[in-house]
Amino acid sequence: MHEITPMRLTTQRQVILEELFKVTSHPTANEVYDMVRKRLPRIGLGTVYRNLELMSETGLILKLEVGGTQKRFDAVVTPHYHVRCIQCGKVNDVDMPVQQSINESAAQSSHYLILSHHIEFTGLCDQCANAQPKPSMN
Amino acid sequence: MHEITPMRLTTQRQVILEELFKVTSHPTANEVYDMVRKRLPRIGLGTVYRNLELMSETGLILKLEVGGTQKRFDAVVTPHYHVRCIQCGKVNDVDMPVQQSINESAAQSSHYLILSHHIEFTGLCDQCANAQPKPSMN
DNA sequence: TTATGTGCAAAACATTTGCAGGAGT
DNA sequence: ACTCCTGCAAATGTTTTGCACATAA
Repeated sequence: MHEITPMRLTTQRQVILEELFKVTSHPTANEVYDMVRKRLPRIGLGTVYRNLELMSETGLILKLEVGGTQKRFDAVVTPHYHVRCIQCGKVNDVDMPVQQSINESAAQSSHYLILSHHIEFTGLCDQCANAQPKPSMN
Repeated sequence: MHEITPMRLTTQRQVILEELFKVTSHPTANEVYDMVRKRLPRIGLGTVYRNLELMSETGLILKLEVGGTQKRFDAVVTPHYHVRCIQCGKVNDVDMPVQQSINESAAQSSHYLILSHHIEFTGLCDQCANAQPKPSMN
């Protein structure tokens, strides 16, 4: 009845994916839109949203539901954790080993069927931490 | 010049706080609005947003930036982790010990000044896990 | 009394969606 | 050809904000 039709390889999809792979900055949909628009000026924001969503459903990319108001996207799909700067909102990877074992602790401490976990650290990035040390000002 | 004026104790604030303490469901701003409106029918949604924001800045309550489209609020401010059902979106606490030590791992694996972390588990809640094995229903 | 807080409505964002025309296979 | 996909714009959903009036301290 219904065959699984593979997703078509359109120019828009290629460019979105290429641009996402160029950066490590976990851009928002709108930032991806800006990047892609330099090469495809007529692309619509809706197309960017649709394709980022689609690619993250497929597992081709990762949709990050981290703090802040916008979702972010990551071309690196192997499990890893993130840090977010509470000052400027920037998000970076944390290259520490993924603790698979904590899924079991959570399974014992909840009534859920645990599938995965994500850790979001919060702190200050280089730049913001160095800009901070001015405690006394009015 | 500027003294720190304490936040005024208004009826709206009392009721918002009381209602939030009544539940363990991590309601969204709109859900809090519905709860509060039963007691204060003329309260505005803006007031609820303003006060939830204010109280979370003060540390009186917790603003959860978990997955999904809306922010959620929690009257329990002691650090703890959360699980979110990928099916129905419900959020619950996970009563496992908080791993303070992983902050150090993260500090070594990033250029950030790490302040804290939050773990969000994802899985299926009781009801959704039991509802799964039934592909045909209406 | 007076700075803060509230209700209301509009604005500001972020994201999704309907549709007519366009492009991949 | 025949879908699926895109651009555009409008709709939706969430949160913020401006302002005149109300109220806690």
